[in-house]
This record gives sequence, structure tokens and C-alpha cells, in this order.
Amino acid sequence: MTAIDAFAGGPGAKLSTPDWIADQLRRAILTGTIEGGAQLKQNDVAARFDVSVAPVREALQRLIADGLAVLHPNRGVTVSMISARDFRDIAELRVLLEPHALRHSAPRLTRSDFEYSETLLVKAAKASDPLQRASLHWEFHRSLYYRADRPRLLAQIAGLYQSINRYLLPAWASSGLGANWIESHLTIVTAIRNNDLDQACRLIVEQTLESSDRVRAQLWSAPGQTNEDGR
Amino acid sequence: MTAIDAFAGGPGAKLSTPDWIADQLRRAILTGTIEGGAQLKQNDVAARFDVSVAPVREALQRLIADGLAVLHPNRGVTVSMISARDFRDIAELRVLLEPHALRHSAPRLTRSDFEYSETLLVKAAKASDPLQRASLHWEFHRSLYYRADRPRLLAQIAGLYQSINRYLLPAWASSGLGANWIESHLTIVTAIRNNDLDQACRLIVEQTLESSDRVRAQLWSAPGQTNEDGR
DNA sequence: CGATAATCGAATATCGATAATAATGCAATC
DNA sequence: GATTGCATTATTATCGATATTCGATTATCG
Repeated sequence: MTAIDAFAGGPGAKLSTPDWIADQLRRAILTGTIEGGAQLKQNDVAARFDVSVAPVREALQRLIADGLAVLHPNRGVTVSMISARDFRDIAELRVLLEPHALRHSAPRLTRSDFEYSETLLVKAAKASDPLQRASLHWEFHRSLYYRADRPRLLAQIAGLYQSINRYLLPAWASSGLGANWIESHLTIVTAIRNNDLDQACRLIVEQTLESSDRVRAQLWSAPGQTNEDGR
Repeated sequence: MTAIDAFAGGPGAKLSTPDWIADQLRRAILTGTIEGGAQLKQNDVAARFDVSVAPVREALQRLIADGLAVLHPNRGVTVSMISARDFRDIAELRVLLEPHALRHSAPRLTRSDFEYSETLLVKAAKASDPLQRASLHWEFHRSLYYRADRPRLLAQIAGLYQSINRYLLPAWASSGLGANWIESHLTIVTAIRNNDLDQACRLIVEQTLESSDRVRAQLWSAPGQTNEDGR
């Protein structure tokens, strides 16, 4: 391990071709550039990225594993549909899993963990790129849960945050973060700092549901599609 | 849609090549024929199944998505390691998610649902093929939860049952199901039948933890490997 | 002798081309 | 006039061959 390796994983970290393609497609899907139901033809994608179909197929597999796309055997893959039902389902799981994670993590969090969390929150609010903001937002929550030292639980919550971007990003884009986005998140950190775990969990639940309601109102004020898969 | 379409997806449904290969490998991993840490070289697998590497790579991707294998970029994929920690993590999530699912599902379960559940239990106990037994065991639990009508929640629980097979099958193989396997599972159905939801949830938690302890004792009476990934 | 650089090898990753698949439209038949 | 069978065609799935990658081994140099 030499000094130069410290940059591994940083901005200089080269992505594999499938990861690169998957990331580009993911971004397009999450930001709504590609809509639910759209067909992702392997030849088209390969042409657009100037690669052969092999890495494209691999990239599509990742999107499918993420639940961002649906495979129709021999008939291609389409971008999965979003729905109010699915969104509610995600919020419900968050309310179930996150307090659980926090209860195991909070007792082990250190002062520098808190500082890191708060830094992330500010960075997230300032971020101009919506995907970067989403990523920092998740990293904030992750920083509160990771001391639980439960990889599987954390992975499940991570999946929920990944999925929720599909709904959250359009809402943020159309009406911003909300007046006291930073402050309300900060109260969670403060509650943990004060060893008031019950209060922290209450706040998480409350804010999850609140944010949920706001997004729901935002996205389904006008009626949209509600199918689960992209048939 | 004509009547004949009702058979689509039935026993006659042919698996795609990648699915077929993935299933074979899965079986080998779950039954312990292939051990944790073993390297899955795409050329070897391709030769063994007499196909080219393309479908093999796809099959390996599925195993990776399942958590049964780990990808080391440019260096191949290895069968993931099992560990007491991971096993505990799974049990904890089951205890968290399954009662939640049951609470939403139970009020909607019908008499014929119960009959179906009980049938599955008997079939599972009788099954000689360990993977079929595992599949019926999950299907039993699924039949109790599916009326919750929460696809995401159900998918997460399904993933846990898939993962737990890695631990459960060897334990079953070495010491059987346990004396009153059917009966103890039946008490859950009975409790639901009697509208005693709290009791049903208690039983689930209790049995999950009990079974967990038994498996743990079984598998780690002699010390084994405990790494998370197959490095 | 120790550290750095070139080489090699075993495996993955990618490519371009071909084969297989299933929906579609069209014609032939009852 | 509706149903069946059959080419058409758009697209995925698979193949065999080639390029690339990265660790290990060996060689070179201070």
C-alpha cells in the first residue's frame, strides 16, 4: 500500500464498463430522463455508449437487480414503473428498519461520527447535482446506522434509499428540499447526542412519514401511471 | 388470452440457459457440494455445462445478486463465505419483518389459505429432496404473509429465506427436522385461525430464535470459517 | 541484499458475428 | 368471417475468438 493508493475509490477511480453504463442509465432513470415503461434495447444502448452488447447486457442485469428495470425473457428489458403503492411500501419498511438500526448503532456512535454526519447534511443541502445530493442524503443516514455493524440490515436500508430516489428526486426538483430540511435532520443527531434514543427514533418515523406525505401530494396531485412492471 | 395460457409458467416452463446454470450452481452451493471460498471460473463452468461463457457470466451475476457469490473485479467470482454473524443478522431481520408481515396479512387470510398452508407443511416434511423441502418451507411461510399485499416486504423476507438455506440445509441434513417440526409450525396457523394475532407473532419470534439456536449449536459446535467474503 | 522494474500467465472482459426466439401481419383454409 | 399456418422482422441470446487486466515471478539495478 503506497501513498498513491489512498486515492483509490476517489474521483480517479475508474469504473468498469458495465458499471459505467449502469451508472449512466441509472442517472437517466432516476432523474426521469428515461421514463418508466421505456424499452432499453441492448443494441441502442451499445451504440449510444459505443461498446458491444456484452457489457450492456451486464449493465442491464444490474439495473434489474436494483429493481430499476424489468426483464421480459427474449423480449428485452423495460424501465420499471413507479407507483404510489410501491412508494408507500418503501416508507413503511423504512419506518420499520431505520429505528431498529439506530437503536443498535447509536450507543456506539462517537463525537467525530456526529461531526461527520452534520458535515454531510450541509454538503447535501448545498449539492447542485441531484444525484450527488441523494447520495449524500443516504450517506448522512448511513453514518448514523453503520455502527450497528449489521451489514445485511444496512444493505436493505441502502436498497430502500436507492429505490426512493425515483420518487424523491422529481419532488426535490419541482419544489426544493423544504424550508427546514437541514434543521429537522439535525434534530435527530441532537437527540442522539443527548442520549435520547426514543426521541431520535420518534423523529425518524415522524420525518419519514411527513416527507412521504409531501412527496405523495407532490407526485400524485395529478394522476399518473400506477403499474408495477413495465409491460 | 385463451384457456391454454393458464398453463404458462407451469411444470412445462423451460428455464433459460442462464437460469438453468444458476439453479444448478445454487443447488451445489446450498447443499455444500461447492464450499464457501471456492472459485467459480467461467471457463470451467462453461465446459462443465457445455455452453459458452456468455450465459455462464449471466448465471454468475445472479448468484452474486443473491449474495451466494462475490465478485472480485478482473479476478473472478468465489462462493461467498457463511458466518455465525451473518446467520444471526438474518434471524434478527426475520424477527423484525415476519411479524410485521403477518399482522397485515392475517386479517385477510381465508379458510382455504389455511388449508393450503397446512398442506404445504406436510409436503415439506415429506420431501426427500432438501431443496424442495426448503422451497416448500418458504412457501408455507409465504402463504401466511402474501395477503399483506406488500411485494417489497415479501421480497425482502424471501431473500432472507433464500439466504438462510445455506445454514438450514446442512443442519437438516445432519440432524433432521426436529421432533415436532410440523406441530410447532401448525400452532402458528392455529393461532391465526383463532384470531390470536399476538400469540401467532409470539410463536413466530419464539420459533425463529429457537431454530436459530439449534442451527448455531449444530454448525458451530466445532469452529469453522467466519469470513464474510471469499477472498 | 533490498527495492524497483520488466515479463509472464491465468483469468476475466470485450468484441463482432451468428443463431434462436417470439410477436406481427398476411394469406390460405374451413 | 373467423381461425389456422406461415413467412417476416425486430430483438434477444449465444458463440468462438481476441483484447485486457492484474497478480506473481523473475530480472535488473543501486
